[in-house]
Amino acid sequence: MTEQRATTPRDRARAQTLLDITRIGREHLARDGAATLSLRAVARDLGVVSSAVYRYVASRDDLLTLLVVDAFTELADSVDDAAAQGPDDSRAKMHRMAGAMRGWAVAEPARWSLLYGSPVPGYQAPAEQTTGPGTRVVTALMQEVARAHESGSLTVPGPTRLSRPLRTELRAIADEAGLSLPEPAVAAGILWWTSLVGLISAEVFGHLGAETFSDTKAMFTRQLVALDPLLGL
Amino acid sequence: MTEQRATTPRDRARAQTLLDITRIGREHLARDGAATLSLRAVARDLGVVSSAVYRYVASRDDLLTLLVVDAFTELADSVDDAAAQGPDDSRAKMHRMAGAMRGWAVAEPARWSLLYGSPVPGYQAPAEQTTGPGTRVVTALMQEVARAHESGSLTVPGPTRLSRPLRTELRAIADEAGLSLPEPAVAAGILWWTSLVGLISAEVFGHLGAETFSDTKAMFTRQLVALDPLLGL
DNA sequence: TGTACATCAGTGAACGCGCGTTCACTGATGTAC
DNA sequence: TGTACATCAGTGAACGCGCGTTCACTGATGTAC
Repeated sequence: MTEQRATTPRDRARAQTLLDITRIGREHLARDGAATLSLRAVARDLGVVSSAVYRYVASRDDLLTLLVVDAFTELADSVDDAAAQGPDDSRAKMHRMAGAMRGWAVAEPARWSLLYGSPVPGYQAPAEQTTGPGTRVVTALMQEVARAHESGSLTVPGPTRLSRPLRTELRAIADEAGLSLPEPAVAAGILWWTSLVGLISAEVFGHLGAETFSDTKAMFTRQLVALDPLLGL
Repeated sequence: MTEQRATTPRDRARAQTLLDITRIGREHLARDGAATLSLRAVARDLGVVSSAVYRYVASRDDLLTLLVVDAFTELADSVDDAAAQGPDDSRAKMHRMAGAMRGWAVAEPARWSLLYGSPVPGYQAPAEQTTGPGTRVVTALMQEVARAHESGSLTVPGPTRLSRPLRTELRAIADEAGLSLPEPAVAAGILWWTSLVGLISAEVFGHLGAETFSDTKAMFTRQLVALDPLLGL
């Protein structure tokens, strides 16, 4: 009973330091990118000798994992917020969620890169820790697709013939996420999601040239509308 | 006159060494990614002392630029090849070109990352050298869009109302590439291109989980077909 | 054709740097009696 | 409430590593006369 409440000053200091490490890691990520993230540099900013960080984090890779989870969580939270605020119409909701994704990515380009950019050399995210937070956004969006499908406001267009194995795999994805969606709709949802990530990455990574569009947000909104047909929205 | 033909053994050796450096750089890129690419490691594989590489390349960044140009060129060549082989139908041609992009990306994931992944920390590609090769593929695809538009086999769907500044910027892009395309079609082409890059990156970077789809090529082909409506193909 | 000089690829040593990680330690904080 | 002991955050030195880049050099190749 009292074990739960036994939060000593030491405990609190420890929790605070872990938060500080995460914050400083975030800052370094934003400044220099994941590939060059360094435990020693974090320790320096924390005002502590480099070996001290090992009291909180097992290794550099462990710190990276911490930051991956942190970023996935913050992104998913902001998408959930956007979903909750505003009219309940599926299409509008999905657009808000997509807009929140883009907003977060533009505000946090280096962290977006960590999640959806090229893999960090020599680092493999441990699935047990990152899969949960990492699938929150896509799951939330697919759930919205399922809601739209149930309410009849979504008609998946195009070819619906699917090879057996592909159908099986799509079914597995839907079942794992608890979605009552026909396979072609799952495929359409994935295509929509993938395109969306592509749009955002193109802007964040500057694929179209840095100075091509002045109002990138308006461009994004327009593109989002243009993607609606993929879902038959 | 004879100046052109004055190719001495030394000249030839130099050209060969430069090719070797590029090849070794490519291999390192494939193995470890761009962020950790090292001049010293390249020198080691070349069987030469590290300072010797400076006879061929001004700096590490210069080597990266060399590899960026090399990768863009190889990718664009393979897309051009795909365009040239097969029926002249616009839709089929564009699908072949997209397929060639994916094929190259899957075969060369690290080089794809270098071109379309997150930026390399501390490295800024010099526009004078990379813009040309870097825009070859998107230009070739947009030219095909223009051809399809001229022949009437393409009808851009969706909203065609564009803000003034956006319209101006789209016009500028088309003019720069010498395309006779209305602005909404340019926007649709860019959306299609961006989605395509997103599809390929999702596969190469493993965004959907490594073991989700067994036949990723079939999945890609299906998705490509599903993207046709974006262009009204 | 032969010789003197210029060019230039590659050497080897050195510079100063930052990195991840280990380890024995000290001193403050927390706990059991 | 006071004391003895256990826990644990942080220190400081050290390990071995690889990196980019500079510089004076040597010796082979190329060129001009």
